[in-house]
Amino acid sequence: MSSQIPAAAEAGLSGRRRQAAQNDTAILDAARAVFLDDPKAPIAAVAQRAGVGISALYRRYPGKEDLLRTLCHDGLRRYLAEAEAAAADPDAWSAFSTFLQRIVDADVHSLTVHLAGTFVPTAEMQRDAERAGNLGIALFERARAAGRLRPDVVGQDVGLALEACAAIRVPDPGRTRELRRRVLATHLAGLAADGDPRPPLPGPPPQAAELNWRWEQR
Amino acid sequence: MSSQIPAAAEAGLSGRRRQAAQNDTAILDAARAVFLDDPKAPIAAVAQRAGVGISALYRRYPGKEDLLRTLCHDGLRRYLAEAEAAAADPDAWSAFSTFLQRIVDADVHSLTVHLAGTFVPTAEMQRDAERAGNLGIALFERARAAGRLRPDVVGQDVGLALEACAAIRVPDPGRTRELRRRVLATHLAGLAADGDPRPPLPGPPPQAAELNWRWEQR
DNA sequence: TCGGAACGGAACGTTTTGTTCCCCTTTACT
DNA sequence: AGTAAAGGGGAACAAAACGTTCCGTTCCGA
Repeated sequence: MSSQIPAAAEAGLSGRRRQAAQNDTAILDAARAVFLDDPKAPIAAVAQRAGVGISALYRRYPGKEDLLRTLCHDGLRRYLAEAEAAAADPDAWSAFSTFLQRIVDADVHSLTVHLAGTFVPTAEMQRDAERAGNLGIALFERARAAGRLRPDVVGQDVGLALEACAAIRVPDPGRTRELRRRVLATHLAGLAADGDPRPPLPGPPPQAAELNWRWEQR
Repeated sequence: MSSQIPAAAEAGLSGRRRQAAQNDTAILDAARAVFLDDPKAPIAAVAQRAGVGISALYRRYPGKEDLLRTLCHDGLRRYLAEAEAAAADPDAWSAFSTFLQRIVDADVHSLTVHLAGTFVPTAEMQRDAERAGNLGIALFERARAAGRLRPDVVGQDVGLALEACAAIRVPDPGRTRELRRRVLATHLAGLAADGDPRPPLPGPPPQAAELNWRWEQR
């Protein structure tokens, strides 16, 4: 749930350098949280959430758009890593379903969905995005070839499922993940072939108070 | 897809009065479209979309917040109307499933989800919201009592499903509805009891280009 | 001891946005 | 016909929000 892909640094450094390396990830984490909550959030909100000043941001990124781009590309790379890891799973269905769960857990789809349009993507990002799409489709096709999916679903139905799961959000991140897994499980049960075994829905079921939090005044 | 609940007027009036009555609904429809797309949209965007000036807005609503509140309350009333209509359906499952489809079609859940927090709700709204919740739960309980739902789902799972469907959105409203119905059908198939008949997924399946529209530059 | 990296946060100029105001058109009524 | 008022368009205004810059300070590393 933290740090970007090159999560190598932070060790072997002392004093100020170490602090700076920690700030690197603190800023990215804060940006992720803030921009997921509100894609139009001001950049000062990111600094405040990260517990740093604004200078710390502008030292690292030339401007807001660069931060957004980095954040989104970072998410794309996670997606690729998960997809490639899942491709190594010998079982078609577990490759497919655990891949989806990982993506949902990492909130990667939210990232691209909410942030797309707020920056102009680099050529590399477009290539990565295309590759990510292909890898996802491949996982889907494998599950279908194994007869684990009902015949009238298509690869893009998976995209819809991810988009739907990404919409689930409650104030507590941990609880958000639990609820998303439940929604994903429901959706997967709907996509699965007739007669397939249906595992019980995961996690504590949602409660009324959890869905009405938006109405609390601020 | 148009006009608020008291859609009575507009007839029997002549000249300016009639035009004003039409503007009433034009403004509400525009506000719905605009604020669903961006809850933070400026009020001028509503006027432009409605094809009227800003004065036409401020003649009807004292301020932005009042417009938001009216819009949301309007959606709540639609929800109530649909729920009460569904309660009259003698078949438990069709009452439940067509109710959900109507709610999804009307985009009512998006309304409350996106707009909650942008205004302070009236006491009447809170009462209506509670009643709406109870009616929804009643429809759910009836379907469950009829044995049409798997035993480990709870009433609030329906709320999650609505929230998930509301997240589906493409530029074309008609296509959005088709895709949402497909997602809802998938979800319902996942919530339904084991062995229940599963109708085919509705609508033209999603295509790759439809889900990548966010990446097009502007 | 000293140069500079890292940083906090005030300051600045621009853009956005909610609201008001002025004036024109149309309608209803005498 | 004449008039008062309702309805409305859109410029104008003031306040807020925001991205970015800049200055002063601290503290590591040599």
